[in-house]
Amino acid sequence: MGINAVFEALSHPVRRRILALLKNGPLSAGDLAGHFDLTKPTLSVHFNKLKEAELVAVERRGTSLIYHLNTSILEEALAGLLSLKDPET
Amino acid sequence: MGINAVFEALSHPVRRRILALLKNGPLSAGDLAGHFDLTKPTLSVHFNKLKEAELVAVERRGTSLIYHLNTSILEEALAGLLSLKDPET
DNA sequence: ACTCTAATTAGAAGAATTTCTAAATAAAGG
DNA sequence: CCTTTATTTAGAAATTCTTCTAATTAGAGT
Repeated sequence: MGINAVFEALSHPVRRRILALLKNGPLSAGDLAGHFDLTKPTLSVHFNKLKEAELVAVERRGTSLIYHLNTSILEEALAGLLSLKDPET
Repeated sequence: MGINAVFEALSHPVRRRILALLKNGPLSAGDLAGHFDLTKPTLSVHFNKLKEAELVAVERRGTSLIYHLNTSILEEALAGLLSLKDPET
């Protein structure tokens, strides 16, 4: 869905916090959920929005799902913000 | 309201387009509204969200309200995104 | 004061978001 | 194959968002 989905995904503090947690390395859905006072199904919905925006990628290891940060899409968002600032673009 | 309001404001394509229009210089509410297939009251709501996030500032000139881009808050959003990327922060 | 132009606020309808509980899926191990 | 662990999907309630039309406010000019 492109840049729209990216900014939409970035609009919720829980999702930004998930990305911040992932910047130090991949984490499982359960490990991520442990950082929030929210149920696992709720977190699952947030994971989905991040996945739709391709801000994260998932890999299954055994019964666990491991989430990875996709920095290239974060850079796309950065470029989008920069373009709002620079008169020359 | 801080960084939350900023990312929330950035989440809608119409509002990002408004910022893009303002990057070349201030524009009145009416001039901005002319770029969209939406009613003026609808645009007014979008202006308000941008104002709450302090992404824009308003100045009255006669009967017109002139909207200005506030680049320093855009830079705050940029810094917020960068911090999601860099493992050292 | 009246009128015109510019823009906002109020109120309401419809859609989307966020969150929960309960049920379902998927892989691993005995 | 049954159980356990990890996580998701389904369905529903509460809230927020987006948009409209109608009414209001604000300033300028006559």
